[in-house]
Amino acid sequence: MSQSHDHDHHHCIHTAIDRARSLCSERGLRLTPIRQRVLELIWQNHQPIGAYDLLPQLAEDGFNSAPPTVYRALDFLLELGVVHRISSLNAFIGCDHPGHQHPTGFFVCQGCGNATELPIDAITTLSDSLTASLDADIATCNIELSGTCRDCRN
Amino acid sequence: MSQSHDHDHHHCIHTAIDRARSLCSERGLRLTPIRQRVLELIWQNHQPIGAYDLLPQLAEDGFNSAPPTVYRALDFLLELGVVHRISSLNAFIGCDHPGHQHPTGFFVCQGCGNATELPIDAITTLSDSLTASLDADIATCNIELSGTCRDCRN
DNA sequence: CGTAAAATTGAAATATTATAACCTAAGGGC
DNA sequence: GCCCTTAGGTTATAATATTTCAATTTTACG
Repeated sequence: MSQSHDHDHHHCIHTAIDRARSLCSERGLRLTPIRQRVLELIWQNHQPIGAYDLLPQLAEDGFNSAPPTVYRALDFLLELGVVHRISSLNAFIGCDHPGHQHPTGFFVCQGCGNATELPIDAITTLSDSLTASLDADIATCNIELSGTCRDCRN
Repeated sequence: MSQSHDHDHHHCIHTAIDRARSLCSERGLRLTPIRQRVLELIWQNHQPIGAYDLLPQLAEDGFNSAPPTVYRALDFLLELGVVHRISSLNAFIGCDHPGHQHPTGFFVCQGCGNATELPIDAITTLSDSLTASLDADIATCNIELSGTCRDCRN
């Protein structure tokens, strides 16, 4: 759980839960205990986490712990727009600016494993420029970068 | 095997094999029968293909057919730079301009399944601009778009 | 050639990630 | 309360990928 950023991480978690809660109430959806716990676990740090790494942690908390349980919660959170899937890692990470489906971009450090979501404005611009050159209707855009972050380089 | 492009596909295959062959000889590597056959199968059309879809086709040709066989060939071809992996699909596709590791971008049509590799220049530009904004050493860049291509829209 | 080292392949087992199917229980509107 | 919809429990299985070790082929080189 190396935490390369120096910040108040409880704030991250709290904010994420709050946002999820208000999105749910806006949309008449339910942030059930399992769903909330999965979201908290995803936000325990800034590293993408795999579905099967969530299972034992849910079990510890006394929740049911079978693959469909966690995948259902993940699907819900993805749909709600508060979590993204990083497909090159088969792993999930919290969204910094949730609330709607949007083009995504991540940088994943091969050293510390932290994933940083790239500024949505920049990614949207890129997505739009790619779209313009394609003569196709673009439904999703996902960008995944890997390398070494500044902290790990030094 | 819907072939939405109207083109001489044998030319695609032939070119791909030729390039792989010359890359191998440049680098003192061997394009063995299995490797060549896997590359041909990947190039049988412009749709990404899964490792487990290659297996029975290899078996038909009398090749050994077990997961490690095909994954080893795929790893070799990826390393050689003549094939890319589309991680959102767990599938593989031939590279249009092979020979070195480079930032990649694909558009995958949800209708016909065809994948189009985006112009490497454009992708490199995007990758560079992202890199500049990140203060990190970027090792890989992969962009995956999905949507509906022009042919499928009509 | 002949042989040793390296690369490649064969084969069996298993790990990892994800979904299907079907049933039970809980929440919410009337 | 009753009904309907949503959510969760449970079992099984599908889909993707890797580990391990042995056997074979190729290559380098004396």
